[in-house]
Order: sequence, then C-alpha cells, then structure tokens
Amino acid sequence: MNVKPEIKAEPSTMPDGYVLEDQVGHLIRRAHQRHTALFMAMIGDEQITTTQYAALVKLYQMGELSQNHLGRLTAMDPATIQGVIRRLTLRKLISHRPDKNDKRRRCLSLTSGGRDLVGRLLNNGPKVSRATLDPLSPAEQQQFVALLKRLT
Amino acid sequence: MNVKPEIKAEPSTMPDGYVLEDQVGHLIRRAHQRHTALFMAMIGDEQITTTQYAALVKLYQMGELSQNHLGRLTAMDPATIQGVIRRLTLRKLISHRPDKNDKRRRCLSLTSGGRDLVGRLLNNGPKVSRATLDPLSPAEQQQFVALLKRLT
DNA sequence: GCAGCATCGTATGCGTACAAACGATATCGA
DNA sequence: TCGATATCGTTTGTACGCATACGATGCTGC
Repeated sequence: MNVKPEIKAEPSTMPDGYVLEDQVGHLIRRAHQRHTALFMAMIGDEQITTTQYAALVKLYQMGELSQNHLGRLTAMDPATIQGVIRRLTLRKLISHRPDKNDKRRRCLSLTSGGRDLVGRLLNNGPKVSRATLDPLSPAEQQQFVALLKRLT
Repeated sequence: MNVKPEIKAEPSTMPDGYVLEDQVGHLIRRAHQRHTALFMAMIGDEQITTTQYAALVKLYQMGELSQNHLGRLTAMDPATIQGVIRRLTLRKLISHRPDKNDKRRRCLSLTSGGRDLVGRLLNNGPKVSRATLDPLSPAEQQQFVALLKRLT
C-alpha cells in the first residue's frame, strides 16, 4: 500500500516561480482527462466515446450531413471524423449514401439502431456535464462555462 | 472559396434545450485543441509536444525521477509515460540508469542536451499560457484558472 | 470552355491516452 | 520465512488528433 521513498537528486533553479501544475494548458489537459473518465463511466454504453457521441447527437439533431460538415460541427478534422464515422458505421449506427448533386460527398445519417441508441443515451449527457462541474457551486459553474466558451 | 449549401433533412426533436456546443466536456475538448495548437506554434521547438515538455520540465526541476513517478507528477499513466520517455530518449534528451535499491526502477534524468533545450524553451511556457488566456481580462484569467484547478 | 483553385473523402505516420495482461521485483503480514 | 499483495516497467490493442499528401470532383474567372 505504501510507495517507496522517491528518488531525489539535484534540481535546477527555475526562472521565477514557474509551476507546471499552475499552467492553464496542464490544467485543461487534466480537466479533459477527468471529463472523459466521467463520460465513459456515466454515458450508458461501454463502447461510445465522447467524439462518437458528439457525432451521433449532431446527426440526430440535423438528420443528414456530409462527413466533413459533420466534422466541422463537432470540431474534428477530416482525418479524425473519418475514423469516427468508420467505427460507427461498423457498429451499424450510421449509414451513408452518395450525394446526388456532388459525387465527392457521402450523405451520413443515423440508422434506426443509431436513433434508438441516441434516444437512450441523451438523458445521460446532462448528467455527465453536471458531474464534471460538481466541484463548483451553481454560480461558479455558470461563470466557468461562460469563460470557457470565450476560449475557443 | 465558398462552401456549398449543406445537406438538409428531417432532424429529430431533442429533449428540452440540449445543445452540444454548450456542454462543458465539448468546450474543454475544444479549449484543449486550441491550447495544443498555440503550444506547438509558440514553444520554440518543432518536435516537442505538451506532454514531452511537461516531462522535461519536471526532470529539470527535480533532477532525477523514476519513470512512473514522473508519470504521476505529469498526469500520465505508465503506458503513456513509457512512450513519451522512449521518444525523448531516442532524441537523447533523457538518459536512464538502473536504481541501486530497486531493480524494477529506471532512474531518469536530463542529458546536457536536454537541460540546454529546457533552458531555451522555459521562457516560452508562460507565453503559451498567456496566449491561451488572452481572450479573457486579467481578472477573468485568474478566476478561470482558479475554477479550473478545482475541477481536478 | 477551360485552367486554376477549393473542397471532398482517403491514406499514412506520429503522438497522446488508457485498458488489460504480463513478468519481475519489492513489501507486508501472519 | 513465506505467501499474498503491490508496484515497476512493458506490451498489445483501440481510439482520438493532426500534418501531409493524394486522386476525384466542383467551382470561378478569364
């Protein structure tokens, strides 16, 4: 149960008080890790990830979208959304058909199974958000989200 | 230069006002993307990533650490820190020797080249933090970081 | 109508991030 | 002392995230 005494050695002096743990990027990264863990534990499906959920919800809301457009709406570049869509298609949650007017595009939409899944998970989304913000008071939560929105 | 009119279809009704873009997890993910892009553009070395920088700075500060302990200090699990250390070792920024008292451990430390690199990059760390927080006023920046720290 | 440019989706390569399983080593408790 | 348990670092597999390059298609301006 105990951890060994850690190795020690000669540290180097830092320019003024540079503390890695106080840097905003490090804190954002850790907040992202924590949120992802909460999401995977609470969303209600073992396989669905945060980005897959975002793609499914957007398709649920919008009905039919081209692949890159869906990527833009969910903040994923073409290479990333391609992988996400491939995995969701393998799970038969998404289907695609060619666009009549533009041969380059794939029209993506949810299958009935995909719609069912989103319907089941949709109530859990707000629960994850609440759990993520739980350490803050309601007023602080509003403040935090408002500030976070301006950092994009 | 123009984007085509986007595909439209029958959207599904959502339970109350669920807006993906307002969910804190989505905002944290986008803030993380933005910070990473700013870091890569500003840190002063084309190859060094955020996690590699964290590992280098910690070793610079602490002098010598075991691999998993360094991982805990920088919020990386053993599998992740292993890859980071392997790449930094390949670049000859980090060296390792066996621990006298514990044969399982690798004692990690910076090479002279690693110390030189950290010395050159260290002033850029705060610049990245400032750029990340730039959309906010000074008071808001303090508020934001304070709230973010409590979400970990 | 056609040349240049933009966008579509794909593919490859590299770097996190983490779960799971592993052998080796260390420690704790009976 | 010795067996159970914990930790160390590694490996494998899956999933983002992005840079880069690619061929196919669409659009714009001359």
